[in-house]
Amino acid sequence: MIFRPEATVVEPCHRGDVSGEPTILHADLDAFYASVEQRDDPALRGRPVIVGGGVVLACSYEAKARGVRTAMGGRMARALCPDAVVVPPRMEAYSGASRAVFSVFSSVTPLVEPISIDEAFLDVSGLRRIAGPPAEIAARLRREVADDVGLPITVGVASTKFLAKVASRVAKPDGLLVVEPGRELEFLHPLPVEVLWGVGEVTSRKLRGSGVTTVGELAAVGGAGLESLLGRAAGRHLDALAHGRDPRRVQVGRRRRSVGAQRALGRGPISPERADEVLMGLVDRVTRRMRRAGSTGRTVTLRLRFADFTRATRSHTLAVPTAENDAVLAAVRLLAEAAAPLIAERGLTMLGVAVGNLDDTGGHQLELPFAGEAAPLALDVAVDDVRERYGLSAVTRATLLGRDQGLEMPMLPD
DNA sequence: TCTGGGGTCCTAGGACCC
DNA sequence: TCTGGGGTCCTAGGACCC
Repeated sequence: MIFRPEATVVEPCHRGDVSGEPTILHADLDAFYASVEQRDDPALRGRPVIVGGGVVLACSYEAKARGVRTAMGGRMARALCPDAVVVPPRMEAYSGASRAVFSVFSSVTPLVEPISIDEAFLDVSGLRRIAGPPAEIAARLRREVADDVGLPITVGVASTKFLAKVASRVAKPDGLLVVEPGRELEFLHPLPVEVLWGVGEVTSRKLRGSGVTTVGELAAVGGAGLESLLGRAAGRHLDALAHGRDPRRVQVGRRRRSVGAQRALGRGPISPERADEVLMGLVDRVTRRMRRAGSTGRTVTLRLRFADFTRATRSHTLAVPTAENDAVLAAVRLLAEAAAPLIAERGLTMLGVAVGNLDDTGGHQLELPFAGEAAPLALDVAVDDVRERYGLSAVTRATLLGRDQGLEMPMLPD
């Protein structure tokens, strides 16, 4: 008999549906970095503000009105908006503001799912009796963020995550929008396909090439047609979203799956010594963060970007999870060596290092000399043993495999 | 107008095992 | 003895998101 622990969380099933009550909030800070700058320096209020130099990391709504966009080159941004105030990013200030906002979220409900530094889902179902209807909770949340942290935030409220997210996008900036139950499709279908989660540049081009420009038109295509156009997963995913189907619940405590760092190198040739220096710095940054977070990883990935903006990755999976600088660096150096011909051919413009397969035990297996009725008990003992041996804080699921049949045993987290 | 830094998820082929 | 089906893991690439 074979026992195999996995660090996997089994999610109970919750059906999100267009017929349900709108109890999911999507809260999204407006022009986050730029708003923090305007909050901290009154002279910037009402003026176009651009955060970041070479590339626009964020811009205020005054700058957006002039056509400036996130990730735009700095030169173009200044051409569009010569009177913009360009400020360097202050990451510590943004982290601090983010923490303050998330503490307001947590005071509303414990069911908070962070999406990024400036965005989260909140599940307020079950709060009606003590905190009022979702629309009131959302309005209060906006007021508290404004009063306590001094930042504008937009909230979308709907019966599913996706609709709540679209609602906040439509309501921006500094707005609140509730998608009334029963009117979800009426709200969704006139919108352009690009509002769908998963429609970026490539998919948008494919869809528009097929004459599909709105969500309603996409819904009319049907699952089979979308699958043949976009592949199975993407087709099903978009078909479901376009019909308002989105069963994902708000998840608390999602675990990060990889940690990485990267560095643009600018143009021009890079000597091997210089490349190695950059790699040492990146590995140090990544492993330091992993150790601070108390996590280890197994898959080391080297990311490369070339002068023609093509990309490549090379990865290696270690037998033993680690957060040690030397182990990761050794793997990265081997990968870089293997990629040397590619680098020589295309010219390097970016280096990145990532460690994935975080907190994976590597699928260790134990032979249990038990069978039949004794097996579940033996499994309990083995779970403790494995947890201790690999330093896991919890074993949340285990699969028990017989010689010829597999049977799954859900284990409770400790 | 050339393009930063941090991530997630999906696909597909090959190796390997039972 | 030969063949095949089913499954996992690893690697690489691509699309997408904030």
